[in-house]
Amino acid sequence: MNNTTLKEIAHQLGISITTVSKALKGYTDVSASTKKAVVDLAKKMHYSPNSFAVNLRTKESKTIGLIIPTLVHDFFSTVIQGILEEADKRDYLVIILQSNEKLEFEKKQIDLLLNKRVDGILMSLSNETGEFAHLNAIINHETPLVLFDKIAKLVNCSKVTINDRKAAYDAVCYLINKGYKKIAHFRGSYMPQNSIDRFLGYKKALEDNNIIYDASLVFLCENNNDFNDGYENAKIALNQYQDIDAIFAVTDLVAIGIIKYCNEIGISIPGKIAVLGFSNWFMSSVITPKLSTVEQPGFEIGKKSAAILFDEIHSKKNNTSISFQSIELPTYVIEREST
Amino acid sequence: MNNTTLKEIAHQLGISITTVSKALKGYTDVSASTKKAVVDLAKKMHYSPNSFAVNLRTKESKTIGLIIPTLVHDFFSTVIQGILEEADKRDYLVIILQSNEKLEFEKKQIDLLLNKRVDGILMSLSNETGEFAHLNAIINHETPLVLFDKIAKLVNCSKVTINDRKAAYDAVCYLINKGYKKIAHFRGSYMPQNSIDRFLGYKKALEDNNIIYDASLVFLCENNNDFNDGYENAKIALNQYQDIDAIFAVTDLVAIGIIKYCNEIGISIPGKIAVLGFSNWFMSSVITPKLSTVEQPGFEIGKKSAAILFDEIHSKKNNTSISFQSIELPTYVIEREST
DNA sequence: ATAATTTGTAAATTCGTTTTTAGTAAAACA
DNA sequence: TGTTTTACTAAAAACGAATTTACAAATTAT
Repeated sequence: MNNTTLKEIAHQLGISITTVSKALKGYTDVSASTKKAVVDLAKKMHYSPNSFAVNLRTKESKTIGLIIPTLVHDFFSTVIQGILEEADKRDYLVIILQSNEKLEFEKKQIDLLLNKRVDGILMSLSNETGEFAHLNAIINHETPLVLFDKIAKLVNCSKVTINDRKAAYDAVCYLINKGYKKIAHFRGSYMPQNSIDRFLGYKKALEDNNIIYDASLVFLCENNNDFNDGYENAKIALNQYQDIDAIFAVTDLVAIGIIKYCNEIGISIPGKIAVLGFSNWFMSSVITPKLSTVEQPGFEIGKKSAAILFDEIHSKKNNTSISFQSIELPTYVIEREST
Repeated sequence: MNNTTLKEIAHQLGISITTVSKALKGYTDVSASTKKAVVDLAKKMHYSPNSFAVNLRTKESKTIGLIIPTLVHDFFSTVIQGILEEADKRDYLVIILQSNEKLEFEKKQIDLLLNKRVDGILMSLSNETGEFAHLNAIINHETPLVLFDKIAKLVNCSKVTINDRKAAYDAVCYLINKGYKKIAHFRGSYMPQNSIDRFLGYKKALEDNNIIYDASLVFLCENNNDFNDGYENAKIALNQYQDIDAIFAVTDLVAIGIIKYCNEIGISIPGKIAVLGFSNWFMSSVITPKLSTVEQPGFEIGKKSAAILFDEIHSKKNNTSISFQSIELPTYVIEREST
């Protein structure tokens, strides 16, 4: 067990704790010989500062918290990798918690992190989150907060997102330019703004291209945009309207549900119908046919969010002022086989 | 900012810090009236104990560390969910780090966690890990350690795994019972024991069923069992041996590479050739044809590993003796469409 | 009525570091 | 020679909670 303390080293060398501490931290007011003796003994005894004591003294833990809806998710796990890379650079550790898309859990996890006194918090909100008192509590606590992907516009903090509306707009324009005329949309639920924005982008793209928006071609995914949402809605949509020639899905998983249904029923993609996803999950690149989709740069979102958070932590420490940023990372359509 | 301290409460009530502390912690030697006054004021002032001070005093952080090869991985992210569920139950937080399959990083992450003085460590080893000094360092440090999935038999600690050899044996027996005769194996590299065990299970199953083992039907996946390993090896194998009627892949991703190649080249699955995966990734259930595979219970592995770790942490705290466990969780073949 | 016990509270120590303040010696200056 | 720097080291005071010890006052027992 590593129980070496400054006191122990000081005792063995017959000098004061102060001198040991200063010698190890490179203060100039320790003689070279003393310093050498201290450093040598410290190494020999495998001294490592007690982080609990350091935390207490410095009032910082060199740890940040991350709350996401779920971990088993291509996008979020990629985001985490970006965050971990930035954290690693700056010698910070990351505590990860899930909200499971529940507001109640989200609140609980925030409390845990605040009580743990993490130096900052990164969050992507749950789909249920429609009130923001718990987020404002973080801000009132003077703990830096950065929201990404699923954010709350009304909360006064930095945010990192893509422009869902523009991304969807571009995606649907791409379909229109490819010649598709009757484009359905399998939309996400009414709760996260992202779903709404993607829907609005879809609608706007139609209007700007003189295609009359038809609300009956919009189908709602009720189970948090899962595979079955795609599969079941495809069944309904394609039975009801034989002439739909393209579907823009709110996310890849939904799109894969559509592909699955079409494959089973023998509807050719993209021959009879085109399918366009959103997010670029790994599995989209290996499914048959390979899914065309919108690239959502998870890794960069993670990196950027973390970088901003660390900047804010740093500014807070140095009492320099910060201004909150709202970053929108670029997206683009990846053309594969399904369109 | 939550700066309420015991001192502050004591000052406002004109009593001692001790009394405040005891009142809040339910000691019996505080009068009911004093206790009420303290509890009320503490609530009013949003008092929350400074975790840094508590850590220092109690010498524990209520935090554990987790090191895995990679996060963007169905199996590992599922394991994490199991770990988080157990941690949540016991009010522990989890710091997650990746080794990126590199021994060098693995060592570094261990140092970080040890210096952070986490109460325990959970690990799945990188594929490069062939020496164990860094793991023994954890043990010498008297930090409880539990290995899961990719373990080192020689390290003296608790372990949670599946029986890869038996799982592979059962899987290949299943294929043989289905009538397949010429069964190839796309094996993992020589490094993690799991690959070796799956290979040995494959070999044993053949021998026990009077099928002569043919080393030329075993193909090595060199890129950490990724999609291309499956795709490229399928190209080679199926061109070389037209009469292979089944392939047992070391993992689902490899199997999906095989499926992809077959789909492209027009080889029917399971008509011409059967494919069996390993791990039961989500995407296996949505690919066409749906992949038959071996269920590897990630969630339970995570839960069990964490449960054992918390037990060991608890025993250490109470100075009760512990005996290391080696748990093997059951697996079974999931029959879908590819066999 | 006096000693023994209980009850409630306070003071002091500890955890291990960091940092401010103090203090002693040697060296430099006038 | 005496004063001021400089160079080094030590002491002390935080940080905030937990805990051991101490000590009054109030009960109870004898």
